[in-house]
Amino acid sequence: MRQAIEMLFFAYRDFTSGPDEILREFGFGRAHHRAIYFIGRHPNQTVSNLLGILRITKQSLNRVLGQLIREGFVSQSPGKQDRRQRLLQLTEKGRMLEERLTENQHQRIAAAFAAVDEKAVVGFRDVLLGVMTSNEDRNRFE
Amino acid sequence: MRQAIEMLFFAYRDFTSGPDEILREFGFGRAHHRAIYFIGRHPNQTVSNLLGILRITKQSLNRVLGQLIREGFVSQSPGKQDRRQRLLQLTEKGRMLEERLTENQHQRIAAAFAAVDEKAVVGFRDVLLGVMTSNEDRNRFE
DNA sequence: GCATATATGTCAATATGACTGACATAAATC
DNA sequence: GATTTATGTCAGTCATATTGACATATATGC
Repeated sequence: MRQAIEMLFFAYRDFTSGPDEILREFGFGRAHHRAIYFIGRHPNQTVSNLLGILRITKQSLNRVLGQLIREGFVSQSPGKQDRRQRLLQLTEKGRMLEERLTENQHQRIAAAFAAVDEKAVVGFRDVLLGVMTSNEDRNRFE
Repeated sequence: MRQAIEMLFFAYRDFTSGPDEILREFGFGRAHHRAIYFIGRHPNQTVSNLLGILRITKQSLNRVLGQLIREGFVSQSPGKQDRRQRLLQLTEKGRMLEERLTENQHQRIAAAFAAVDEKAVVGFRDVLLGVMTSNEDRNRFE
């Protein structure tokens, strides 16, 4: 059981190390990665929705999001039903960075999956689902 | 594949949230957890060895380690062959905190394992090993 | 139409965890 | 005796997060 605890620590550290290097080129950190990733994943979502996914405060997100917008990686557009909303999208520049970052993690996971059989991949997935606290998060994968 | 990337993010966040709450009682953070954990895991290891496991700088570790020593969670003793070394141990107080923290993560993993079959557990383990970058880290699990 | 609630943004202060670079001390090794 | 190694420390900086207070625009309920 202790092995599982340690494996999560080592694997997660390495899992984030590739993107961290790429982000440093732009003066960005892991928080920028998460914002870019989830804006790319759910285009035109609201700021509130993104806050709900990341579970950080508005103030924390805003520093990061402000930088991404000012530097042209993310754009905003007013909601059509509700014009208070500022829906978030990646710009072309943002999409390119998102692809580089995701590609890096994608390859790492793909290599790990390639070394094991189908059952192991399903097992990996099922255990991670069990580790999550909220059904809200688990339901993202159905 | 994107699902795997996101699952790691959500699962790791929840995996660390329990200990984070306990640590706040003591005014400690995640860095203290890691130090306590690995000192408990490998008692009487050197400072250099711990630095190698955590892959952080001496200065970063020292702030955390200094606090843990001053507040009586960790003790040091000179190495017997090499008296420059200051071997690290948990005190009784440190051991109690370590147990609380590990117990929390232990239960979370145990619950996740209980919900799946044996093959899934092995698959989880094998995929995480594949995600790690270095053989040095992988070899910790053999 | 006015009061209230909601979505978003902003200012300020603070904590934590990490970094680089420089320097200090004691003990081991050549 | 000179050099290397193990450890510790001082100083400055950066990124990420927090709490709390307040501002603005728009939507909604009566």
